[in-house]
Amino acid sequence: MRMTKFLVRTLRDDPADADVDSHRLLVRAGYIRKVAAGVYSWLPLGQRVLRKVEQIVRDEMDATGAQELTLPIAQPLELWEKSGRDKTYGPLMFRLEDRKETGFCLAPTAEEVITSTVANELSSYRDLPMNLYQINWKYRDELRPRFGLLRAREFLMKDAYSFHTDVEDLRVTYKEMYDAYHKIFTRCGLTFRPVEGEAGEIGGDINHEFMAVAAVGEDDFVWCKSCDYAANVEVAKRQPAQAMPSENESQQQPTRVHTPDMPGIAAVAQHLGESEDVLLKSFAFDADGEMGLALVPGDREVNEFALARAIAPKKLRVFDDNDFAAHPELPKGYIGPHHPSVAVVVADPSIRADHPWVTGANEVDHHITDMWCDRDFTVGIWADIASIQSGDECPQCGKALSVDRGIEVGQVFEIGTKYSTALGATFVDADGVSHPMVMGCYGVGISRTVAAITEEHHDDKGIAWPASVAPFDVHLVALAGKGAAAEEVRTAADALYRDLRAHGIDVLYDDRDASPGVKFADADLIGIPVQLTVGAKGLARGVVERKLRASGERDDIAADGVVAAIR
RNA sequence: CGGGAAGUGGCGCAGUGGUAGCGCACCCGCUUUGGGAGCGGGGGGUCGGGAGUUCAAGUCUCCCCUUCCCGACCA
Repeated sequence: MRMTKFLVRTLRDDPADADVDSHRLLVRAGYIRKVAAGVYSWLPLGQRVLRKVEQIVRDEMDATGAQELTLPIAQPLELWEKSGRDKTYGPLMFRLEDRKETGFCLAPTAEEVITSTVANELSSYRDLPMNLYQINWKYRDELRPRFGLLRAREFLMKDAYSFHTDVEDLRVTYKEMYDAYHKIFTRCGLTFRPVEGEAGEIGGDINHEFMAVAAVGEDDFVWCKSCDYAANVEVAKRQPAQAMPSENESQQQPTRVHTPDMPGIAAVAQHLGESEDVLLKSFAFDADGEMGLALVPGDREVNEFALARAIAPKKLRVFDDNDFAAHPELPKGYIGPHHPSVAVVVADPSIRADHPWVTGANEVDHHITDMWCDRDFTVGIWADIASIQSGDECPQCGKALSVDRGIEVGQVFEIGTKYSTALGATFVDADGVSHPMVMGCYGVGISRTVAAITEEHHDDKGIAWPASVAPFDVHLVALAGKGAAAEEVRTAADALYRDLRAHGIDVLYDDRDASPGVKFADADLIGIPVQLTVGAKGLARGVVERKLRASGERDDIAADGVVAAIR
């Protein structure tokens, strides 16, 4: 493609409304343009990348035997009423009416339509299993679209739905999808981990979220760089804390100290000259009407999900301002675990440490030092309720864990029979008995993946696409100028352009009458993996110059051997 | 939906009541050509929208719309 004929306009300045790198660079380099909040046009460059990712997904889906189809984006609300999701999705759905005032929505996902389709088409166990997918635009009227393509209101998604006679059969497809996703995101050049999500309310549903590691991600997760362990922060574990019995109790008795106007861990630690991890954090909660405290070291947070599991079946309710007002004996910021009105004490095993604790005195502006676990306060329930931190030991391999943010680029989910029951997708088994089909669903955010790849593959000059998703294979820069060799350079570059294309290589050819600096800067910004420069200097030596965008490596290639060299 | 910020040419911005500007981009001419060139000339703006105050509104008042950030929310 000749740049003089190509719709690509790069911007020298960052767009004012973009503050994450992917958004900023994709706009600056001419891949996308914003049309409304969370709605983007994909310019030709962006379209090419979108198609590349889409094709990788299609390849890997087809390889598993899944079948592609296309489902409507405009969907009758009636279907959503059958599953009850018109209410649960609520304002998240874009809604519209036709001229007869029949309600429609723009598809946020397609369980209802596909299930209803399958209900009409399949009816025997002999038809199952079947896995159907589409690659299509989805719509969610997000409360707050942000971060460019990462949380858009219109986004391209691959959604697959599988139908089975039973859960065992579903698990086979689930594993196939899980493996296919590994291949997809590996081919896309992403650093990612599949993270086991929290079990559904019923407890049986399995799901994994594929998280691309990125500072701008919206979900925290824990992962090990040495093995494949990864988990949502809500369910993450670490090597069990050393439950050290407190045998070294000193003779030092608890001492009340004045800590005026210091309701925070950091201030108290500084005031006493102690480190934060010898302060005891007491986190007040209500468990079905009983007062409870959760104890973790001062440098950790309470994992509320773990705490809820620890006190089950009692229900957790974190203390709010009203609760504190109702319990003046537990002054916020100065709570200690030794108060008689506390019925439930849950502590992380790391509390049973070989040192005394500084705790709140249950009196405003006072703390107590030299509090020993078991001697000065007792614990009812021991549970891993302390938040995981970077550097904690991996529960699988013992190496250091990392807590990072991730972009959810894919998800595999066991649905069960919710939709097949609601929409009548049943099959007849070998004995002639009718059952609802068991379903799974599997999503890949394609437009979001483009953004995630950009987040991982860029530098201060611009994007550096992995070859698998780059809009072109080669960026050919002709430095013709108007000097004596101009015609020669132009002729050589034109010939190289034709030659590369004849060999099936996609080339973006900068044939513009622009200065070298502009062309180099644009090439780095656009981010095609291989840059070839044809200039008078090189031609005089019989070479064109090659630069690899990602590494910056440069070398010379004989002008007559370029195609062979870069294939 | 709460808190904050902002809407002026394609992009980035200045403009505190009196003739709408600057940089980049764009068009023409000349010069220049290995890391975002120089000079000269030129085109392009209902100043987000509406109502109001005023002799006079980009600027002041009110209402609305849009966009961005933080939070809440998020198969």
